[in-house]
Amino acid sequence: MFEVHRLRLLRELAARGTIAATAKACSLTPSAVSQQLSVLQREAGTPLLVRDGRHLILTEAGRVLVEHAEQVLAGLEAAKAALEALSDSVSGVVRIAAFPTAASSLVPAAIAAAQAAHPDLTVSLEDREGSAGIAALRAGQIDLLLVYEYNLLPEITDPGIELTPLVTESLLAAVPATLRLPRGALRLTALRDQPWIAPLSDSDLRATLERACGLAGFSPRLAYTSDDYTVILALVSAGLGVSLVPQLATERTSADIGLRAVADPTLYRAVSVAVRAGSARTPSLAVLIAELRDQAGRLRLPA
Amino acid sequence: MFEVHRLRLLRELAARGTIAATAKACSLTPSAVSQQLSVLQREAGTPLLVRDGRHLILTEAGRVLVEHAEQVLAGLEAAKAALEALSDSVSGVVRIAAFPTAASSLVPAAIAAAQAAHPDLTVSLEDREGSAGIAALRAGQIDLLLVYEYNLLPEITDPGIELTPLVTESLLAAVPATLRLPRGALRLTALRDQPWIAPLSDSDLRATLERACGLAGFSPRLAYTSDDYTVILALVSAGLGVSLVPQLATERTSADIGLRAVADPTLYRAVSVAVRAGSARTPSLAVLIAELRDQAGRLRLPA
DNA sequence: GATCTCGTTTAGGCTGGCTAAATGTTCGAG
DNA sequence: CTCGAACATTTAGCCAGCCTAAACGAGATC
Repeated sequence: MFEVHRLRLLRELAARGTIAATAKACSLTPSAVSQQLSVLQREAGTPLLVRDGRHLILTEAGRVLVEHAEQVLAGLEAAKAALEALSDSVSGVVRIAAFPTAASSLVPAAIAAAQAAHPDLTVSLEDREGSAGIAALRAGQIDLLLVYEYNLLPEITDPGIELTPLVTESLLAAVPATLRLPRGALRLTALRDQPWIAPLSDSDLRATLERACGLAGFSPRLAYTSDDYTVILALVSAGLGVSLVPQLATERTSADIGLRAVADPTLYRAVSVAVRAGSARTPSLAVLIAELRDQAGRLRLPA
Repeated sequence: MFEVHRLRLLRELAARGTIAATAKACSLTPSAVSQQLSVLQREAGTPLLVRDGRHLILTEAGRVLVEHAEQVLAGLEAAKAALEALSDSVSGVVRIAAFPTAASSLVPAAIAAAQAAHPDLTVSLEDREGSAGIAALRAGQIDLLLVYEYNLLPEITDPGIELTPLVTESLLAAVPATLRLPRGALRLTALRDQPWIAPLSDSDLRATLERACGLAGFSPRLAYTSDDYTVILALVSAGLGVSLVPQLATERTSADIGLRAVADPTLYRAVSVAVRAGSARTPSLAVLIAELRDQAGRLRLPA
């Protein structure tokens, strides 16, 4: 019968594509991973991996086994959750990671409320964004992760991860208050000749901005880049350009910035909470998820 | 995360009740089982077992974990089955066990048909009956088991086992042809004053006989006992008493035996094929199950 | 073609799981 | 009531399996 730690390695390999990355994620040497996967293939009686240049790709059998491995691993998570649910005490340590905007808005209030209701609960929080967060979640370095998905980008579909939607927020065009804009629904083309202030090149928001401008039929002229919304908004406020920012980042903006929802193309991002598949019923996680939903419901997002 | 071999030990313990029996079933020493279960409890963070005299019983947490363990182990079986289904070759060894009546009627024809269609398939067959068969199936000593369930007795409900019904056969009253019986539906009370020929005391059929007579309001006068239907029917044929036998055992009976279905109480047994949960889709098992269903359908059971 | 980055192989050390034997309890039989 | 059988547990010690490290081979990149 398959050993669960070997199945885990196979799953990580499927997600990461190289043995080196898998080894790092699991705190092992590539050698150990390679050996364990060899054993797994011998047990399976079929090759699960084939070399493709210096990478490995899964065979059909490998993909089938990964699929079942997800199931089995989720079952083990669920077992753990069920045991903790029995003892019914919300306690222990929950390690949360979130993207900065959430970490400074939703999350602190939720943690505070959860700890007030359950004094034995300990929570840690760190910044993590995008796929690095997903990887850390699956590797067990964190237990709960706040993620966003932009509507123009591919969604997260990882069978080892369960997503619970929290809130959907529009992306707002941030423009200097002095800038005259047409009334009514704002089309992105109205900003085509403005200088743009953009996030750094590898961020999802940057990709969304470029896709959106592409859909609107122009290529934005980039004047400044920063990943810090405070900086971006300060640049807008100084009249140096326009930008696109999520609603959550605009809670306190000065009066010399105009914020307008973009109607064409439709731009929004969905904020969700992610946990390992099967672990959502762990009492401490369930409490935190409920508090996050509660906080998200309280948000008054000015549309 | 829980190790699968520990979960397997817990499940076996849940089914068997003692560490000694679990150890024997898994070819280990009691010491090894005890140690592994200690580790499992430490990992679970909760006691899973409590001593009850010289036995162990599961706590609530233990039962919950066993339930999830069944799920996980079935998932692993399913993974194996899916991989074998991919290679699509019906081959390898399938170890079958059956109760004697099935082993001499249904099973040989099914094995012959399966091997004719799939020359690489090897099948072994042995006699096993009742709970010993279930235990052997779960322990992996056999892969497929034919079982019967009498309608008056508790059913088999083992979450680690999947049952596929094959056929339902009536229990027939076997009486000397010289015995005059009322026409129409036969009520068991019509036989209350006859001497009875019964199976041995620990068999399911014996228990069914006694429950049925109890429902009919009398206690059977036992004249002879045997577990071999040939012997039982010879005794009936000699006019020494009456008995209750399943239809499958009556395929060739001499003319001096009268066979009548019992209408009150209704008596029948269901014959099913049992495999480990998750393994039913293994190609070789799937073929054999299909052949068994086919053979069962061919049976002309004279009612 | 030099070099960097993979994956694999081999050798060797260490942890974890096993057996064996001793210990402590409980239950039943004489 | 005592003795013995059946059970679980503990301890000590052995061995296999898994890991690391180092050397090697094969692609990709400049």
